[in-house]
Amino acid sequence: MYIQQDLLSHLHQAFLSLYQQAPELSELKLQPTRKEFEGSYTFVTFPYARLSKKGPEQTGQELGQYLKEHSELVRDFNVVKGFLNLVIADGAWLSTFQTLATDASWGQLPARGSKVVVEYSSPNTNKPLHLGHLRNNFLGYSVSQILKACGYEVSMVNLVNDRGIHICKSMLAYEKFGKGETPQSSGIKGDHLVGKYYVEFDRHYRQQIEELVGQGMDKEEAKTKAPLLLQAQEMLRQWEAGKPEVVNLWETMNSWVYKGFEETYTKIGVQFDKYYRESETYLLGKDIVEEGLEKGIFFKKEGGSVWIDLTADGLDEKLVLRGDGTSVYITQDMGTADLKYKDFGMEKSLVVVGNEQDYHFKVLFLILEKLGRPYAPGNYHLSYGMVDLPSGKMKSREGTVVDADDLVREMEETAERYTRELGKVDGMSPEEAGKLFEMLGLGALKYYLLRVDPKKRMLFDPQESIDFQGNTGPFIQYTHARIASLLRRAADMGIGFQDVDVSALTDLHPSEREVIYQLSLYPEQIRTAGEAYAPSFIAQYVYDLAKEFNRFYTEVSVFNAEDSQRRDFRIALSSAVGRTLRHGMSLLGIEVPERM
RNA sequence: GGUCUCGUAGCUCAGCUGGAUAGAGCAACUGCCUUCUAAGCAGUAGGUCUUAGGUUCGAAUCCUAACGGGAUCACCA
Repeated sequence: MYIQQDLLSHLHQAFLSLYQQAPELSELKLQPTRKEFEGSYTFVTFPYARLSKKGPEQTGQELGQYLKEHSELVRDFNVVKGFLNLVIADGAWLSTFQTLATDASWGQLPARGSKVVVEYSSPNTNKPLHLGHLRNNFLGYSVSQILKACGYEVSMVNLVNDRGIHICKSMLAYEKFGKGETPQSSGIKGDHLVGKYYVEFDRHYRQQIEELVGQGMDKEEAKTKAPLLLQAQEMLRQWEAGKPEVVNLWETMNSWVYKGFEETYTKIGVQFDKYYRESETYLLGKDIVEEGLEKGIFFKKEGGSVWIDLTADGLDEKLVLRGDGTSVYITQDMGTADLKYKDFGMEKSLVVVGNEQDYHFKVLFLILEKLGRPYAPGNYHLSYGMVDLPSGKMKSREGTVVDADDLVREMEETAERYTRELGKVDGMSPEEAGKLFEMLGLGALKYYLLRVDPKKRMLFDPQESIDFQGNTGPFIQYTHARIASLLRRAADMGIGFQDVDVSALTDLHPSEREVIYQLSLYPEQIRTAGEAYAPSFIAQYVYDLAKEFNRFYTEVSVFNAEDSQRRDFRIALSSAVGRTLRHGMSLLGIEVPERM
């Protein structure tokens, strides 16, 4: 970080001094030197040959020479074609390390005085969470942590979809077939119990359709005429009218689901600062429709329905209020957007929602912009891709949905089996061992889901997800445990590693240099990850750092170093890596063990 | 059909604000535990970056088209 800045400004100087003109400082870029060449940073001179009026090669030579003479950071340089490779003095690496190792706010960028609201999870209360929700939850939580590290003030909110026809389906099936069953009486977790009746509804509903078709009715018509569906729709009307029996049942079943969700959230380590419930927000937004009509942004069609014409923006005409005056999805989303702004006054507002709703949010944000909402420029749809299984898409009707609770439990079981096989639990208390299995199982799962670019659809391969080797969560956790072990030994020997003094050292082992280089990248990585809303950047970084450390660990010995200064430096270096791994993993919502 | 999106090693993914001989992990093969945790490290093999054009000193990266996957286009949510 600090080395790069220095190099760039010297480079700028070099241009001025050699060629009397220079590109903007912000235009100058360095890239990491490829492994096969000597050096740490590379400057590409091709684009500047025109400016220097020399060949790229000669430009590189001249710039390199200037840097070597004027910057004490540059020990040497070489030029290959148009690539100027800069070799950094070990002293510069050492002081870089000194700076970052003693930085009390390492991993925390300066406060920006800016608020961000991240909405994620947003489940329906008619069935339990599945694999797709896990990607959503892990992403939302992780992005929130990353934005906090970027200096934003972040609030996490959950907009629970707790009303609507789908809930009524579960309610109706429960009423008909439930026989008064409760989570207590059945021993089934609340959200799963309600989900069971949602499935039950679907089963009977399809039976009815078949019967109707058997009686000669058209299939499409049968779908809308099946008695169960009509009853569910009636139930929804009764709910909206506030019919006590219906509302009571709704409250009871919802409370089961909430309790079940709470359990899952606690288990997977996500939290929310505020819950919004659709049952409380679904009427919002109608006043905005009025406002839009007055402003001439919306228009009415015969029948009274309200629309917006977005054809000029390359989109379609979009309905914003039904002819009977009832809301559609986007109506209440407009209302909720206003509500969030009223509650938080945020500068940025993210919603973590799957990419099947890309169009919806494109429209919504455009409408809010046309309405002149002050928060409109800060709206962002963090759109993530679907999670596929090796067998293809998850299909609830085919029973291929991977249940979140089941999956988490299986991951922990696998972690336990594997850990016991390796004999890693010897000397651990049952509590410590249990905690470890949880960390490893969840760590593997979270890392697996966060490792890939959020925007892309991804494959969940159960076999691969429980892999604990290579680019996985447990690999990084293992590296941390190794470091913790080193630090325990150092502490036993009474060696301090909080205040580093590297002044006695003048040279570095290549693997030490690489580790410092990797460490120095961290703040920039956090910034980039925050700008891209991409935990995958952090996952990749943490992996690279762990990998680099493991190489260092096998190539040199910490406790058999040639002298105590070198030994203490290596301990401090290990400590800094451990700290960075722990911090980076925390940005992914992953805990890291002291031993494993 | 319109719009959006993806296509990189056998598999899963990086790289994509243009730069050197395209990188990891898994799977396969070969080495390394009497020294700090081998859930580790080193190495071998594996690629016409879907295809065809274009822009450029330079393209996996940018543009266009084709092919192939996916999403979306309801007075559903």
